[in-house]
Amino acid sequence: MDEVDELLSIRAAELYYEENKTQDEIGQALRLTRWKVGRLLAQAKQRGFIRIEILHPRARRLPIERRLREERGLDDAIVVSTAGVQSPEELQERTAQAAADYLTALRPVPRTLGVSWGRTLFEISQHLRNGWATGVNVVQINGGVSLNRRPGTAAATAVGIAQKGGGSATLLPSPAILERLATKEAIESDRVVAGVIELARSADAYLFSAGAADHSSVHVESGYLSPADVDLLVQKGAVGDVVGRYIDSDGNIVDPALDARTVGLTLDELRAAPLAVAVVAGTAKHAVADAVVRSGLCSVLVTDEATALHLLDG
Amino acid sequence: MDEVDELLSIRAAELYYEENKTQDEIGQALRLTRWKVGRLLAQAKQRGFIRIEILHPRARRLPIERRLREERGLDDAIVVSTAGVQSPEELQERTAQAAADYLTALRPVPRTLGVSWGRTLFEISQHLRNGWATGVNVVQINGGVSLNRRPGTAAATAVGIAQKGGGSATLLPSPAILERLATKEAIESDRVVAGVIELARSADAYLFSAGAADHSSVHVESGYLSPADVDLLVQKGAVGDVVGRYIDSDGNIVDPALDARTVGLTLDELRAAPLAVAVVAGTAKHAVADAVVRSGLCSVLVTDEATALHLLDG
DNA sequence: TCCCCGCTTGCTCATGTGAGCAGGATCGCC
DNA sequence: GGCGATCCTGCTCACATGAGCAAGCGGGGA
Repeated sequence: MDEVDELLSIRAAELYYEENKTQDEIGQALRLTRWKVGRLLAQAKQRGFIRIEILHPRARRLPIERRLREERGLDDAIVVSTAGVQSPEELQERTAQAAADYLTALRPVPRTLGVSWGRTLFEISQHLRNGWATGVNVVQINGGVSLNRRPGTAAATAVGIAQKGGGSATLLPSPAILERLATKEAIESDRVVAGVIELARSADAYLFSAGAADHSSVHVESGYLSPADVDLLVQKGAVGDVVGRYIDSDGNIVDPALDARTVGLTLDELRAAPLAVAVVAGTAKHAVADAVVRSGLCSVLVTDEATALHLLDG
Repeated sequence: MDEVDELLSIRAAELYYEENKTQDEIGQALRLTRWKVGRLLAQAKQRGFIRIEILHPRARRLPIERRLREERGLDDAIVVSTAGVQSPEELQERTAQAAADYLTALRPVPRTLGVSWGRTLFEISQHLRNGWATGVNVVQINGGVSLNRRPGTAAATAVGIAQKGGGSATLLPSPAILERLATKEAIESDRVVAGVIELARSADAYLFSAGAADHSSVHVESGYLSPADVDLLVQKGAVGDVVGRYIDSDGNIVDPALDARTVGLTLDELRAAPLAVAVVAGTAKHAVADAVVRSGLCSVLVTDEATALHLLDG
């Protein structure tokens, strides 16, 4: 395509997309046949001169979703558009909304749903509508009794999801991380706790998020880890956590000792699940998102466009 | 349109614009008739959910051009797209290119073209192609012998435009602004100078830019005005200059004494011209652009999208 | 110089799409 | 509850568009 044709294709595109002229009219204006105009428009599209964006909080990016499925081997992917997003909060909200939509449309409706907790999960629970499912049992899959601020967020999340889905919630009455291994083993051997974990293992589906390995983590906020602990984990290669377990960019446990003191499902149990839905969005979580997908921690990913492109193109 | 339809229209738009499905296929996927799909798509467009952009340095915004013509009474308007612009320089270049394109396509080809000088005009001269006209005579319409740096930019501009147009240039051998009124009057009564100005008055068309009233002005750079002079002009209400004459937001001369010492065509002579093409782009020039258009200094405006929207919507 | 190959052009035809219309559902109002 | 007005739906039809094809054009090699 020489320069003259390139310019003509731009003029044609202006008349076609901005002025709503027919290809025939454009042909008359530019002294071309209508077929030539059609070809110029096709070339303008093909060479990427025409960008069509869907501006809506609920808009998704289907081509990126397909690429994620095909190139990353995911069973499904939901990618929300970042077009018009003003703040990280808005992105987070769009993603939570999309996750809620995905759950609502999920067939067959899961009878037992294992969930983690955190800011993302809480927001998803808020975006779910009453009656999104009929009689879903929600089980907490990792410990979450908060040590200081925000008491009950973990519980509120699971209960909220369950109530709106016309079912009940089973909470895991245990801290996320214990200070001593012995305490953790004692708690896990408790009949109630063991029963909940057993129920969690039998869930039809899991819904969880991932946290970035930085000081804004819920583990720091909840008092399970100090900022210094996180720094140390980062030094060891941690990119973030999934259900409270810190992983490196290959999805391996960074600190086995710490991991042994963490209560809840193991990552391998998640990997073996037939349906594991990860919801991860935001620039800060690009690295964890990559680790989660690469190491097969989820079979379905709900994320934003920028994160998805990071996974696909580096 | 209720929320369900809104969501459906987004889903339909995704399938239509991103996946290239036919409305019929979308109907099958979403369990709608193809007519319903067509209506949903029409509504999505109408409600502004669909944005189509033409990404190309030469792309123009025809609807904005029309609005400028209709709402601002311009004979013609050329508005370059700002989509994908990275720097002010790039915007300036796109606009200069568009001005060069406009001149090239201008019919009838002007026999005598009056031009001002400055960064914008110089860039336009560089973007013109050899043979853009056949035998055009270029006349300088305002004084421009540079006092210090950049000697000859004014001359190079006029000569460049003339040479590429297969004609010759007539330069105005005078400074832009003189220190004393008497000197200015003496210069203007010089036979050569008077002859050039007379020729300038008889030009078929004028091409000029406008400068912002700030320290980056060519008048400061060329040594005709000190930064303090400019500050004073701004205090008096100046928003910028046209052919060396500083105007306020209504297009009135800000400092008649200074204006009397300025050599070249007057603003009223420009206003009376049948074809006066102003080329004004960039955020810094929004205010002057507004003054130029409001006070009828140009009949044709070449500008960028952002400036144009400023003119239209405030 | 001539010929061959490949690209472009203008076309036919099938399909996709928007305008306009009539019937029917829905809503508000009495 | 009855009635009218309004909106919505599914349709016909005319128009716009893209796929595919044959002829023409131009450039490069023998």
